[in-house]
Amino acid sequence: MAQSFTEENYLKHIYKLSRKSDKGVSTNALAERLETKASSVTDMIKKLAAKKLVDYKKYQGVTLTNKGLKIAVDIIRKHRLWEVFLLEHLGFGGTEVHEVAEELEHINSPELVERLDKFLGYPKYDPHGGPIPDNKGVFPAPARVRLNELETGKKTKVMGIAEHSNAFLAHLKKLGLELGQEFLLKERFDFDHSVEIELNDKTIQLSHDVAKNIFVAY
Amino acid sequence: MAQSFTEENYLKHIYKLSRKSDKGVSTNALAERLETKASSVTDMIKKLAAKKLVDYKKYQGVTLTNKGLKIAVDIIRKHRLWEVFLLEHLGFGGTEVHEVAEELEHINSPELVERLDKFLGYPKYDPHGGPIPDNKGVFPAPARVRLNELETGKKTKVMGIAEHSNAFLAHLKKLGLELGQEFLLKERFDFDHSVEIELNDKTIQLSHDVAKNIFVAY
DNA sequence: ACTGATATTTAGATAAGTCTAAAAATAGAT
DNA sequence: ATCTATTTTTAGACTTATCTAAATATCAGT
Ligand SMILES: [Mn+2]
Ligand SMILES: [Mn+2]
Ligand SMILES: [Mn+2]
Ligand SMILES: [Mn+2]
Repeated sequence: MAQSFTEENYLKHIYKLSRKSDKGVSTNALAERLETKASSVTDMIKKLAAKKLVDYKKYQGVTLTNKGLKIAVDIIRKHRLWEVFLLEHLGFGGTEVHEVAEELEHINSPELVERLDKFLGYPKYDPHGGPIPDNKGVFPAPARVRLNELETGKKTKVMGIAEHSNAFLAHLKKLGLELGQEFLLKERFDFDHSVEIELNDKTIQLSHDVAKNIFVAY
Repeated sequence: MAQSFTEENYLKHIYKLSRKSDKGVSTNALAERLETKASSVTDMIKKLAAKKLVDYKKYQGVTLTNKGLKIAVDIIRKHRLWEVFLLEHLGFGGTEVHEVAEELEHINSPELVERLDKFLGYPKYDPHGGPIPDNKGVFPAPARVRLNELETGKKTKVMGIAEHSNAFLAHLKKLGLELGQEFLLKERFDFDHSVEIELNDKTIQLSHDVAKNIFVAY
């Protein structure tokens, strides 16, 4: 039972939006992401729910079932593998790639994906650092990135630090930012590159100096 | 004004069928080729005619306009370039390739095609000998193939001979098969590999021995 | 708890592509 | 020239995906 391009794009974006919070993905958030209308989203969600690819209760947002998750992750795998090919083998520049990958990700041939993966040398990350799940849907150990480089809106986790002074360690401990601590990067302020994060229901600010010395999951 | 996958497939098959004879392509021939119904074909032809991609008069079959021809040839270009990639770089076997190329040929990105062509070293023929048109739609000088290897139903032309005895030359002359002579390969008989061809409104038989010594346009 | 704003769903319409069944045109044979 | 078989077109219906406008539910501030 193969999916249409449209269904696949919905599943992928439900997946991506669901990573930003624990609740179900809202109709409007999906509509904005997919550049379509909320009513169209409702229609499609119903269809996906009928196919058991998402769980859906009216007005309560939508979440992926295991079946839907598997498909979403596979689309991401294909998208990122194609981006590696386009950038590293065809010499594309950074920006043009995404749009083409957006089409190629829907080519339906498991054998093609396996052979492409092998041809590329089984890459674990795409050229932008995005992790590439393997053919069982398992993502590689998360890549590290400095907190000052992470996109806002991402839920992440402290993976390590770049500064090991006692003063810095004490500061982090006081903030509750110990190794493994999960938090949400809410905002970055342009004027001084400070960031606002949310952890354990508290919202706190971190200076650029602090943020750039914290490695977080990408 | 981009075409849908469906429209592109129609244009490609109109092109291929039109090579077999001079008349317009019949509705039934297209329906059979595209594994669809004649009524669906009529609907689509009307749509393509409205877009000026084909010329169409009721009951008179369909032919490509210059605009439609350009698109059809570009699809063939993409199909064959992808087949070169799949066979030579990803290590696909011979049969699985066509189906995947059938999807890839519709990926819409002129830059992708140019870069792929360069990556492949600007091949002139796909691994089955099919000529690959360049980015202006010009096919390379026709490849030669022995007549015993040509697909039936193809219109072709005598390009050369592999046997230069006086006896053979005289035989060909008597049959009317001189260099440059165009003809249609109508049928091949399995039991003795003899072939039936049509030239100048006459139908004649050629033995396997004769056929294998004639090079024809592929 | 009420009320206005916002988010979501429903109702009904449209366009693309397909199908079946019936009507119309063409081609072939007497 | 007429009849018949074949081809092609039309009419009407269905599915998928989309939209606008209207109805309904939820959320937030008082
Ligand atoms: Mn991308
Ligand atoms: Mn896509
Ligand atoms: Mn092919
Ligand atoms: Mn195709």
